[in-house]
Amino acid sequence: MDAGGDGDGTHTSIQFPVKLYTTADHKPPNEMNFFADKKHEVGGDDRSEFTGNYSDGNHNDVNVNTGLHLQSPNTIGALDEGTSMDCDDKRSKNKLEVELERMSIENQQLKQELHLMMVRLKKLEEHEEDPKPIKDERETMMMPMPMPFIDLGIASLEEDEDFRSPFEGKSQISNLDSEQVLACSNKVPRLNDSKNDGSSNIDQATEATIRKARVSVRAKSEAPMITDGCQWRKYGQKMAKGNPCPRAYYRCTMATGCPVRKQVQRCAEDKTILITTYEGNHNHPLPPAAMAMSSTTSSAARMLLSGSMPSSDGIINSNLLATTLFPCSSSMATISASAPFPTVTLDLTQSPPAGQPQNFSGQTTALLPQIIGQSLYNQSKFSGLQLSQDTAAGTMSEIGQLSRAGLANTVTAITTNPNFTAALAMAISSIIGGGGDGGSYANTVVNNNNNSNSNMNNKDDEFCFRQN
DNA sequence: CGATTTTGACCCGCGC
DNA sequence: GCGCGGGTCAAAATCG
Repeated sequence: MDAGGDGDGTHTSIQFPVKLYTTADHKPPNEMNFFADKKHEVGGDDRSEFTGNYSDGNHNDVNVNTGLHLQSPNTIGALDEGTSMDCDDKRSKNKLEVELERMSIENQQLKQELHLMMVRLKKLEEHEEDPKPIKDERETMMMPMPMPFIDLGIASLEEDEDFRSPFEGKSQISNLDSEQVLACSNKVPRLNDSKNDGSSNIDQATEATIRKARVSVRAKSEAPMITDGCQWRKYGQKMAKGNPCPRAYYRCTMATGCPVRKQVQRCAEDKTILITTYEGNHNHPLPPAAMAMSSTTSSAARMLLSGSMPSSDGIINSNLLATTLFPCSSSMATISASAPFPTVTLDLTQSPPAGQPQNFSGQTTALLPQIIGQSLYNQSKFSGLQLSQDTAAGTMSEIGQLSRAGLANTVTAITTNPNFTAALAMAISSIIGGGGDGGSYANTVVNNNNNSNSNMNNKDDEFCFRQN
């Protein structure tokens, strides 16, 4: 399993030699500042004639230092005229010209990239002018325990307006106002959003891919199927090539027409490892016990496609989940965009790193679905914030151009963002700590899990939630 | 008797 | 066009 994103030669991030922070900002360079005081007024809207020089009175903070001795074509010409035409130096002169031409092209590319970044900066500053959404986002981010099922339920209900869940009317959705629902919904902007008319095709494709994106969970278990809180009906079984163990196909039966499917198969190399692959979004509210796993699949898939677009080699960032979910581990999650559909693999079979408390690892194993679900939920909301800011002005093409760099930015932003760190810490402490509201949440999950899922009695299942 | 599982047949996409 | 493999369907069998 390849989880070493940086060491495998497939790292696709771009390091811009453009300095966006100066020492005058007094901010660490790795901290993404979404909410800075608005003190730098970006000039007119028309930046198409941007020349790369923002070092005027209004942009002292944007110290554009490419680290290169950039040469414009005019400069090249002046250099050319001032150069001696000595025939003995012709070869070296040609070499110099090629180098200058290369630097000139590089200069143009850097200008374009800088222009895009300035556009994004301007949008972020414009976003500050309407502080309410940001406030809501912050409040939502710090809500004790937002229920991640909202994404799954609402998203699918919007997609299928004819569907009326049997849970409707009793749903917890009704307890939230629409603003909270929108804030909690870690979705990419809707297709029919008037602000996104220019990017509907890309959005549509993304949505379709998200529906097809898969999350695979590897876990050691003697049980035939992991307990995830949903009700499943087996509809097929096939012998897969290269594996003596049959692959079983299940579909969700908690609501008629629920498109969620899962495949269960034992690993050919180690038959104690159970590989469960989830696909699709539920079109109905889920019991708390099922939310974690379902939000894991949905959020992971969404994050996979919103925060990190596939690279050309099919491997995106195998460390993204691992480093954000489990900073102490580097081999628990793999993201692959190889055909046919992008897949997030959560490997829960790894032993805890040396030095990690054993009791913590045991609890982590038992509570992983909750931790993963909550963490990915918060995380995807954060990356969703970035995405929504960009897509609000119909700049999906810009995202595409910046996707490679955006991946690195997203990773940095997620891992360094204090909100995410706090949310992750809160999610873990609320589940494991057992104190205060978080403890009651954990107990609720345990109780619901015990009461639901009558046909899955996997006592030795590692996914069974255990009371402390 | 309804719900669920089993299992062979069928469909479809993909590579050659 | 053909074969292969993955995924799904649906009738029969089984279960509670």
